[in-house]
Amino acid sequence: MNVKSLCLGSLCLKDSSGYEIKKLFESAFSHFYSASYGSIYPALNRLLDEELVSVSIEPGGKHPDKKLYHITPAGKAAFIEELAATPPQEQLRSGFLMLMFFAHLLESDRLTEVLDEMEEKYEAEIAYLESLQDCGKNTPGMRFTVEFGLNAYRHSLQFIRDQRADLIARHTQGVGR
Amino acid sequence: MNVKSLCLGSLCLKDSSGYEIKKLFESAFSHFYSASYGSIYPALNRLLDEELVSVSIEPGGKHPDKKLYHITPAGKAAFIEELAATPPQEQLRSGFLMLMFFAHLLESDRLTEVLDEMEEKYEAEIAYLESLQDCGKNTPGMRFTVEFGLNAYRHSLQFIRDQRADLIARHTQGVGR
DNA sequence: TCGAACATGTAAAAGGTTACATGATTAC
DNA sequence: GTAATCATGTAACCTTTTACATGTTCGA
Repeated sequence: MNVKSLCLGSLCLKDSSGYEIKKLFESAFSHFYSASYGSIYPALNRLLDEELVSVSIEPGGKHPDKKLYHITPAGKAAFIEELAATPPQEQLRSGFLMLMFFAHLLESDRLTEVLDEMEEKYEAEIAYLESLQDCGKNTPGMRFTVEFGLNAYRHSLQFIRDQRADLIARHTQGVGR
Repeated sequence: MNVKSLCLGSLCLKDSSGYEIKKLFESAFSHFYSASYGSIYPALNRLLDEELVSVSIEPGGKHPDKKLYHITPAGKAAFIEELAATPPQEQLRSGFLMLMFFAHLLESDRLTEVLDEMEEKYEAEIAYLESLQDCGKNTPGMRFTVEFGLNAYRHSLQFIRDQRADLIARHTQGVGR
């Protein structure tokens, strides 16, 4: 799983420009992958070289022209083959959990701030995923990913709310010791 | 947050060799970061250049000699400064959610297999984190990270178990349509 | 005897981010 | 008038992975 394969996947759903694919990474894909223009545009060019996608120029009228990418039969086959070979893994890189692991080296104010910020981030993610829920045109699988994310974020938020007072109390004791 | 800063963090806890730090990445850090020898050994050498750690050779007796790294006062200060500047973010890369998002392109057998594998992975993670819980010498922050992980994995596992029958039924309908 | 654990490292390649470069239009 | 949106791209850099290279000891 990488930017290239997710671009191919997005083109299995509909013809798009690089700019539109970026918006997909910021919306539907956002809770399980992220990517910048600096990786999306080169990925599309590599897909073009491999003839897994084709391209047409759409005159933009008042806006810049857009390059609309279309998946080829070979591209669709390649994506389906890749899905079959993709292991169901998850990789998490959490600055939040690193901060918590080394909380004994943090000042109490900073610990409180970190917990506040994390609660805010989860609240924002939840609000965002709730807004995605109502797009009726999704497949069952797409709805599953949104609800899976909502479930995880809600329970993590609840965990922080349940544990924070206790954690901060113990932290203060540890610092004073 | 990167391998270098987590190596520095691990040396704030105790003097260790690169080999021992790798084991920490496979245990206490495993649910929020991963790293290979190919990134740990070069990271330790960079830390040595910057004089954030020092090193001594411990004769290994029957085993190879080990390089035992120690944090310097400058190293500890640098790590604390870095913690203060680390934003509480999380980055997830999920092959599982990608597979679910594109489940309509999967055969039913493969979908079932993916869900089975993911349940097994979560079960294994839960069993592993439960084994870490009983190490009594942890700080409150360290216990927090283990319990946070357990909470997340348990709720995600439960979500899959609750949703799988419905998802597979809808998937079969979609394929037959 | 065979694999796991102990122990350290390098080099090439892969994958991605960030900052830069450009420029019109639209909504507030 | 000013920020956001539309639109595409490159280049330098950073981080990490993978594969390779080497060799002993201990337990099953």
